[in-house]
Amino acid sequence: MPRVLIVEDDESMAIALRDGFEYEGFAPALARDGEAGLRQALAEPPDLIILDVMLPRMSGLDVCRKLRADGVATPIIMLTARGQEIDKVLGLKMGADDYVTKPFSFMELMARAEAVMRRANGGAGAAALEAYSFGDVSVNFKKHEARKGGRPVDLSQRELQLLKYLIEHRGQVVAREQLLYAVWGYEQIPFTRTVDMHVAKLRKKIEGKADEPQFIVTVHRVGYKFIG
Amino acid sequence: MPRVLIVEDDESMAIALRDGFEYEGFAPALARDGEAGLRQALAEPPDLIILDVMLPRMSGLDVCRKLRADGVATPIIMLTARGQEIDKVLGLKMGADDYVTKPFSFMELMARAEAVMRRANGGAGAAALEAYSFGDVSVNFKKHEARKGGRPVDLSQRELQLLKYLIEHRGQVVAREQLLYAVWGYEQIPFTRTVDMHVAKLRKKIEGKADEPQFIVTVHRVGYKFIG
DNA sequence: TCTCCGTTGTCAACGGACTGTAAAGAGGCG
DNA sequence: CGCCTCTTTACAGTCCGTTGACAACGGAGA
Repeated sequence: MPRVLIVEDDESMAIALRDGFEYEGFAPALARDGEAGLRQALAEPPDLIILDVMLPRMSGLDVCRKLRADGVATPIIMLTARGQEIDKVLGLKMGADDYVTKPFSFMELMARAEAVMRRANGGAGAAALEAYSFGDVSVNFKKHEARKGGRPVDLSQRELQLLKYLIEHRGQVVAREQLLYAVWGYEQIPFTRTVDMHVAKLRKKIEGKADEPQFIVTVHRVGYKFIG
Repeated sequence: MPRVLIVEDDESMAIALRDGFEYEGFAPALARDGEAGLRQALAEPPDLIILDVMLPRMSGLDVCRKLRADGVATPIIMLTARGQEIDKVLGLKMGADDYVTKPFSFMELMARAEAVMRRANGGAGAAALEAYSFGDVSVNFKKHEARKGGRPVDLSQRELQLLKYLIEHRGQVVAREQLLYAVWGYEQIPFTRTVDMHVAKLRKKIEGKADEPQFIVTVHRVGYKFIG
């Protein structure tokens, strides 16, 4: 279970984040000011740090810089209030991996959290999903290959990424919006049917009967869910 | 326990609100005029502020604006008398999250309070109920799945939301009006049988005998109550 | 106990919202 | 230019939420 350190002084925001991460299967720890956050992060580096910019005792920017100076490589996401947008550049310069502007949806934060953690593990830990099989389908993401019943199936880049994300979240309902964040990298979510389109294509290629999907099922008014 | 600051000069109204919030599990604090309210809110920002518009020493609108100017992000609900409806727009412009016109039912205020607090927490906060079991039924809200006696049961989005709200308030009687606020997001409550309809559907799907409900019981002339 | 009226349960039908999918448009790359 | 993939558009089909009607029920008062 990945551990996340949340450094945030606003009580209700801190609670909300803690609950949210807990809900998503993280082990959250809280710190209420910059110094405490720094101490905790150094004592036992977590897998992810959520860092408010405005903090008592020591600003998030300083915490971030000191952590990096001490060789802590844990991914860091900064929380900034609107109007502190200038901090973006500064924050990234200080060594943050991403930043989110308040107010934000928890889903957005989560998608970014997944992204920075994946990036961080990209070189070393190889936490990325390499291959997966379900039904008569097998996919090798590393080699960019897929087979159904032994026969090779051509999947485009997007189709593969989409399938991978769905598989990585198998059993869970994934919202279209979430997919647009995670697979497409959209920041502003426009209204679009792109996701549906690609799901349809995927189904045609990997489902036995595309009109009775067995693996990628629709959850009306919510999104899609991978079963397998 | 969430903290609420009630800024209200009318003695009996203030007492009523304090008692009501206390009953609902809040830790209430009172302020009798605008300046006191502002001071208290700045000294120790609560999780929710109830702010009368007409106040001695400093109007609710001014309090609201100053709070926002000082970076206080706590959700604010304004209380306005009928005929001050013009304040609605003004209040929202000043940074209030919602407003309620006197006279109002406490239930209405409570429902709006829950709504703005949930919004402020980015949807993550109090709504962290992931799964729940009762009788031979198990529901996983995260996976959007339900089972009765091991068999999958199809629940629509609304049905699931309704069930979730009832379970989160298990043991309490929940009025139809309250459900329309919380589950449907209605602001103006029209006369409608929609809630009853959905309760009936839910009962058919999760109760053993739909005509002898065991889990979702009717409280005549009041609403519904979940037992489990 | 019986009656009456307001409240709740339930059915069927309508309509709107959501989804599936084909086909055209847009852009990149050799 | 031609091929490929991704995106948008358009339309049809499906799902589900809502409504109105009526039956059944509950509680209060005679």
